[in-house]
Amino acid sequence: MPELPEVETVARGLRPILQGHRLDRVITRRPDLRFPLPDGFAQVLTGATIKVLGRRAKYLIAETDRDVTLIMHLGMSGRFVMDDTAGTHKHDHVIFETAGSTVAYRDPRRFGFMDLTADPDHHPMLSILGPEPLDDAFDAKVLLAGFKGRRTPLKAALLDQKIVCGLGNIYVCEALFRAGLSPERQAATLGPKRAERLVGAIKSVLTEAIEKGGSTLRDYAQADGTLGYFQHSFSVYGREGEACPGCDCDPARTGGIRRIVQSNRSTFYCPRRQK
DNA sequence: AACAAGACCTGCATGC
DNA sequence: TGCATGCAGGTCTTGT
Repeated sequence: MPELPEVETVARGLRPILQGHRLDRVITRRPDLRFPLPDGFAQVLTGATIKVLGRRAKYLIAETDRDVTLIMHLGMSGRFVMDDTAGTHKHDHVIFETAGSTVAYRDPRRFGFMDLTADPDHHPMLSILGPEPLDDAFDAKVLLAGFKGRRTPLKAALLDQKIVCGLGNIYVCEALFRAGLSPERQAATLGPKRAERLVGAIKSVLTEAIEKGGSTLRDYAQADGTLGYFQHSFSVYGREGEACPGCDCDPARTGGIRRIVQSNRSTFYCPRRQK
């Protein structure tokens, strides 16, 4: 599902229609997504105005004018639709209506969830998150501190939202490729120079992806239905057997981009360029 | 504490 | 055509 660039794109798409607008009606079509919706979910939100629609890691955070903040996670297949199909689809589980718009949360796999909290800073799922990768505070020093004592592969360490948040399977593969680092290298073996390169790669790949409206794969699209374009810029993700864009070796001879499984998930990388 | 594997759920592409 | 298999952008939970 959506990783940081996609969630940021969704937040930007939803902001014009939700931020500053009152929720006239909130409809829940089932009592649970990944977790049960909190008690009184629709009643608490009905009539509330969304003051700020923000993002933290892969979470959308909607502060209201009441003593409650709505936290939303898109899981793997969650998206918001606001075209004229909103509310008609089998997997439209939650529907928000304002004076001007109908927005449906559509999520076939239901790995996403929503929660209400009076105190987002101490919400159990937000309080454990590591630094935002695009913040200036996230630098090589911070990354090295997170990697300290970790024998786990770089791939798994970067997926750990407590070390740095917002990265998922795609952007970890892409960042490691840009940094020229093997996904199998133990995290704690990184020195300052390589850490610096990795931080730069993470920031650049996320920034470029946001600029292109995120990546559109399978069922993800921006809130207004338009498509992201960053998937065309993938160097390694989903490109098993293709030529590595960073070296000019012949894929027929070298096998090209390799796919391996780490932490039960696919990793794509170039074994010649990433050490 | 750190780590790997399993769990959750649906839809789609592939191969027989 | 039907059926089985494997795969998918996440992350919490379990067990070592």
